[in-house]
Formats: sequence, C-alpha cells, structure tokens
Amino acid sequence: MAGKHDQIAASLIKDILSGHYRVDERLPSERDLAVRFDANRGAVREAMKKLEQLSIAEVKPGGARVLDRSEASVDVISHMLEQGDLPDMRLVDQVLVVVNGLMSVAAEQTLELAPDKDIEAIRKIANNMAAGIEDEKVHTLARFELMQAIMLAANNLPLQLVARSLFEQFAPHLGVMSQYAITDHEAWAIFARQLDRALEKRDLPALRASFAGISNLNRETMMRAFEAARNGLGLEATSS
Amino acid sequence: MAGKHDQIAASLIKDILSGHYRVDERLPSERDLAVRFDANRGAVREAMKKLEQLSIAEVKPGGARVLDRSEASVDVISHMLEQGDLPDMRLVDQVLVVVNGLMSVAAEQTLELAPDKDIEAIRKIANNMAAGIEDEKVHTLARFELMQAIMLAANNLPLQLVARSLFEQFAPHLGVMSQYAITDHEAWAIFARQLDRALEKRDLPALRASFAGISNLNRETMMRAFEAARNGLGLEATSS
DNA sequence: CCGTCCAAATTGGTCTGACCATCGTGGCTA
DNA sequence: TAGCCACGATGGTCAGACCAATTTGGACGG
Repeated sequence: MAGKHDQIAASLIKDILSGHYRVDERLPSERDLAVRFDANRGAVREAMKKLEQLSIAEVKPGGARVLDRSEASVDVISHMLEQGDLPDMRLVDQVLVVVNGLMSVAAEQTLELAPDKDIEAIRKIANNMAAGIEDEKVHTLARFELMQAIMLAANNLPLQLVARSLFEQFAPHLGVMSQYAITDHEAWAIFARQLDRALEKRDLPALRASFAGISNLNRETMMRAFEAARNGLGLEATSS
Repeated sequence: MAGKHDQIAASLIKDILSGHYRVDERLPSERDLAVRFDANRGAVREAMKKLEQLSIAEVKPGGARVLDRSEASVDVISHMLEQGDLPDMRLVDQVLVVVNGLMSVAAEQTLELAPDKDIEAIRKIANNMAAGIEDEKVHTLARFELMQAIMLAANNLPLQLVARSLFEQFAPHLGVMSQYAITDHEAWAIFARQLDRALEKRDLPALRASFAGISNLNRETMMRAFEAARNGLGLEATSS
C-alpha cells in the first residue's frame, strides 16, 4: 500500500526520535541506506526529503546530520505520539493545553468580530450541551461541532491551520483513547451554559472563564482515560 | 544557488496561491511542466512533492489537483505573506493574534509550573524593559529575549514548535517592516512592570492583563508600521 | 439519442545508471 | 608538527525506460 520511501522514512524517523542516533550525529549515506533497506537510492532520497521537511535532519553534500528537537517542524508531534505502545501522557497534555489555548483565542476573536449569525450558531450548539446530553458519542460529536463552529467564526486562517494541524496529529490516538474516556457531561453542561451566556452578553471575562473550565475538564478527562488505558493494556498480554 | 526544483515549486505555489489555478482544478502533467520549465521531470516531481507537503495540491495517479486553502499546512503562511509587494496586513494581524495568544498560554504555564529560577530570568528581562529602554534596536532585542525566555520556561514542546514556526515564517517580513515601526517604549515599560509584578506575586489575572496589553501594543505598532510602509512605497518609484 | 463498456492514451510511481560539484579525510610535504 | 593538497565519498541532478492506475474517447447496444 504505502510507497517504499514511506517505510524507510518511518523507520528512520523512529530511530532518530527514539534516540538511536544522537543529535549532530551523521547518519549513514544514501547509498548505504539503499542497500540496508534493499531499495533504490531514489526511494532513500525521498525518505531523506521527509526528514528534512520535518526538520529532524539536515541533509547537505558531505552527509546528513541529526538536528535538535527544538528545530523540528510542528508535524513531528504526530511521530512523537507514535513512539511506544501508548502516547506520552505529558506530550498529550501539552498538546491539549495548546489546543485549548487556541480555542480560547478563537472564541475571543469571535466575540470581538464575528457577525451575530455565527455567534448564534455557536450558542445553539452550546445550548444543546447545556441541556444535557446522555449519549457519549453524541456528546463527543457535539464537542467537535462546537470547536469547529468557533474556529470558523473566528475567521482567522493561521489560527485555523495551526489548530487543525495539532488536532489532526492527535486525532488517530484520540480514537483509541476515547474508548477509555469517561466525560463528565454534567460539568460540561455547566460550562456550556456559562459559554452561552457569555456569548449572549458579549462578556469577555465570562467567556475566558468558561474556556478555562472546559480546558481543565478536557485535560482531566484525558488523564483519567490514560490511567484506564494503562490498566487495560497492563492486564492484557503483550501481544506481538 | 537554489535548486531548480525550488524555483519550479516557488512558481507553482505563487500561481496556486494567487488564484491562477482554481480549487479542484487539475494542474498540468509533470511532463508538460518539465517542458515548460525546461527541466528534468525529476525536478518537477520534487516540486510537486513540495506542493503536496504544503497540502495545497493533492497528487495521485491520473493527475494533481488543487486543494482548498483550509486544507493547507501551517507552512503556507510564509508563502501567503510573500504574495504582493507588501504582506497582507490582515494576515499579519491574524498571525500576531495567534502568536500573542500562544505567548499568553506559555506565560500561564510558566506561572503554574516553572521553577523560581526560570521566573527570575523572565523578571530580570521585564525589569530591564520596565526601567525604560531608549534605543530601538536594544528594545527589539529585549522583546525577543522576553519571548524566548517565556517559551523556554513554559517547557511545552508543542507550544514551542508552533510558536517558532509562526515566528520564523513572519520573521523575514519583520525585518523590512521594522524600519517603519515606531515602538511606544513608555507603554511597554508600563506593561513590563505589570508583568514583573504579576510574576512576583504569581497573580494570574494580572499576568493575563499584561499580556493583553502587550498584544494590543504589538498589533497597533505593526498596523502603524504598515501605514508608514505603504506611504513609503507609494512615494518611491515602482522599481523593477 | 443516450447510456455502458472497453481499449488506448495519459499520468504519476518507480527503477537503473550515470555524471557532476562539493565536502571530508588522510597522506604528503615543508 | 603544522599546513596543504589530492583522492574518495557523498549528495544533487539528469536521462531514459518501464509499470500500474487513471482518464478519456469512441464503439456498441439499448
């Protein structure tokens, strides 16, 4: 299915991110890697392009060198999350902090600039959640709807791109985590009501307060899901 | 200097971003483009890889198609800023909003988690700015120092990566804009003092307030710089 | 006249092999 | 021992060919 260069890139990325190669270390030549992976040099070359795009390696005549993590592209996060059986809890929490922060910024921009129509659309979703949703999947869907509506209303392309990038990198893992997640629907209802009122009255402090609450809720829910997942995996046999 | 594929990619990116190709439109075949640019198909291929990486085009057997802007990678922002003589003011302001928001999140995380040592380092810089800096370049440097110190103290890798990505995309244009920018050092001093006190007393609301002020200051400064730059370019002859 | 299906042309994907400019390295010389 | 230089290795680029998937156009049947 996947091209050969994707497999090579994935292997090299894993090696680098797992610390198999140290920072500033020269990695093997393209020709050597070609024989190691039983592939064409072109394939290796495309893989190196990928590393370069992720800014985890710098490739230039004379050899390719591993770069420091702080130089990396935003897109490395998805690969970092794929290290190990379970994503790194600390990293996930950090991503949540950023995403929640971006959502808050988006909401503030919306409050400031968005037309009533867009705010009404958000309030409608918030109202649904404030009324209380029993079903977990319906609630999850509503949360996504709420996020998307706010992002659209903010009408800030860079904000949308960053938020979407982070979200999509985390999304695959969200799928496996969600089966362990237990959302506090009642707490959500409270904050949803607070958000609705803040939007109605264009009350910025109240808006921030509601998002702070939602952020903590999201983080706590995820932390609990992690513990559950860890226990769940611990009981099962180590497959493969 | 730059590889041929870079030139081809730049040309295609410009065409797509400027609307020369419509969304969902098929762009010419790699072989045709190779003839048009008088280049090897491999070079065109690498350029297409670039477009794919930026997620502004989707390339698959049968042809490559232009994607919607909302699908794009965060890295397109730098190319969007390069459209036209002067960067799009609205886009720049949006980037500033996001960066300032991220800085605020970083500061909050710092206040919550960072060791005293890191907070002291930030306060030291803030104190310098509160005392009042006359020289423009020194002030600019101090602002960067402040940003970097806060980002480091937050100790949140995803946050750092996103902020750095946005900043570096904007940085080249910042250089040309800065010659038109006139920073209100006195207003900065006030907010720097407020920031210093907020860090000292671990006062979260005060911290947010200081960053809100700094954010507005940054945006207003940039807006004024834009007007000045527009006038400056208007008076000069349209070179080249 | 319209829809369906099939075959040929087109397109991207991959591979092979070669040549060049640059960089690293080791040996040679002063 | 220190500096210099030539050789080997490495990435960068190119040319040409073949393959698999897609697209496209026309032939065919309704």
